Amino acid sequence: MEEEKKTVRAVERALDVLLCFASGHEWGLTEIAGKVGLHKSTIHRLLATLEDRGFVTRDPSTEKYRLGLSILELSAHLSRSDDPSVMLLPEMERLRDQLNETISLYVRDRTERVRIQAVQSMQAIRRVATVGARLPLSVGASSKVLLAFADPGVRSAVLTDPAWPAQLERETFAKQLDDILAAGYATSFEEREPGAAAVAAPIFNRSGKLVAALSVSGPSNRLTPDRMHEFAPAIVESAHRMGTMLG
Amino acid sequence: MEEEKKTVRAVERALDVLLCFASGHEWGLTEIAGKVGLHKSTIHRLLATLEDRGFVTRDPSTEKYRLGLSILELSAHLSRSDDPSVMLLPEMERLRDQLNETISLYVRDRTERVRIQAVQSMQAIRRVATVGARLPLSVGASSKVLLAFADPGVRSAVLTDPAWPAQLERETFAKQLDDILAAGYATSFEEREPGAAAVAAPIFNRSGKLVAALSVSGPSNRLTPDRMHEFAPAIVESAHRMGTMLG
DNA sequence: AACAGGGTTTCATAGAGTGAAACGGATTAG
DNA sequence: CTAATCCGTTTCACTCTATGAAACCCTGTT
Repeated sequence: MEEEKKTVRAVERALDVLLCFASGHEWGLTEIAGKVGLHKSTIHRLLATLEDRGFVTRDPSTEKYRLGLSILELSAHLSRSDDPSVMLLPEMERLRDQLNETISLYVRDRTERVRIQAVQSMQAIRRVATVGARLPLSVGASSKVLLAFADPGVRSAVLTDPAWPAQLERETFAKQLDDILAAGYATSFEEREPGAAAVAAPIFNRSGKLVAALSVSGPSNRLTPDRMHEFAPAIVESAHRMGTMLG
Repeated sequence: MEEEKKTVRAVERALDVLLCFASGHEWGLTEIAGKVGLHKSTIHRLLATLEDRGFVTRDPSTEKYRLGLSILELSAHLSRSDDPSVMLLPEMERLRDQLNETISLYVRDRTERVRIQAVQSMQAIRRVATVGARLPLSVGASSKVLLAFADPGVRSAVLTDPAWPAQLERETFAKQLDDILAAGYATSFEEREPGAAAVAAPIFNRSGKLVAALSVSGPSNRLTPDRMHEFAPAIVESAHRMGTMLG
């Protein structure tokens, strides 16, 4: 029962402070203290440290804290030439031009998914997708792909996670995942966001391991259920082609 | 003499570990220990903490450490709509199209400068500029702009900083800055990198405060000294227009 | 087998991080 | 004009936590 974590508490807290900036770009000291549940003086010290190393800055006018230039510096070193998010970009652009809808690339991170790459549709009404967004694994076409095609161990671990939404009937959800496994792709219609729909297909690397989900998303009046099933083969094929590019 | 820093040592060290990834995207534990000068066990604990919060990951194949998805997530929240690096992008693109060379935007950060935005020339031979790069304030056209037009306090503080290169004659450098102050822009010819040249102009916000340097850079055979002085008025004007967009 | 080079674990100890409380400086209320 | 808030900052005594030396465990090499 005793969690044996060999981590450094002060560092954990500092990183939690940083992660506050994943929701909203500007916070005051007291606000942050409230969010992470620590005393003002502790946060003050942590923020001073983060500021010293350039991870946060204070806005001169508002006196509030923001992310600093070190984050920018590090983010420049995130993608390397052999990184999927860069390697797959040309194929994503090709698919975008073919279907004229926004294309996203997701990976699973524990019990969530993260959009690691995106190219936007050129239409006036389009899905706008920001890279880096972190979304739940319980809703959306890509979520279902990332779970359906994952190792059985991963699937059950996620479904039994304490953070998993209780109102979601586990039985029927698992059934749905099996259907997706058989179909080879997943769709979602106004599931996570009203007015939006998406089709997603799995990307396996050459050793057959699930590495990402490729999704096409747009307004639900363009991406009708019928239309999505029409698109599906092109997406599955595109995802397959991407897979062959990966080790 | 006793530096009264109220920072948290463990956090400082963890951030230094993270900053290792500003040079090279993959490191082993022992390598990092060498870089930051701490014992393996300490680094091990810090890396475990960073990994737990998603700031680093281990590459499954090489077993080495990389930056994690939390950095991606945070970087998505760096630029807000009223952020200079976003607001000025259209004008930077316009200037790029006019001059057909790479355009960069720099801000000063203590005794260095950081490239916070860039748009690349479309020519086959071009200056490639990565956003987030951190460069010395002692060389390059934008460096000289950032120093020449800064508050006198800032200028002298930087020039007397212990980290300032000793071989650089302070007197003549200060003289050069004054010339730039009079001219309204700066040039550099094969100063920092052989084969490269640049022109830079200051951007002041509406309250007259220096906020950034705008630079045009390219191969030195295209950007000859004569050519740069030809370009200068367009760059100064563009920088001025940008300034009026800022609070 | 012996060795080397990475990563992991253990443990006693010092000293570093912690939070309560008090302080200061704006801004707003009365 | 004073009182009352609301932030951020600073101080300080106590304890718990981070530390690094050393030992250990791999895997690959000589």
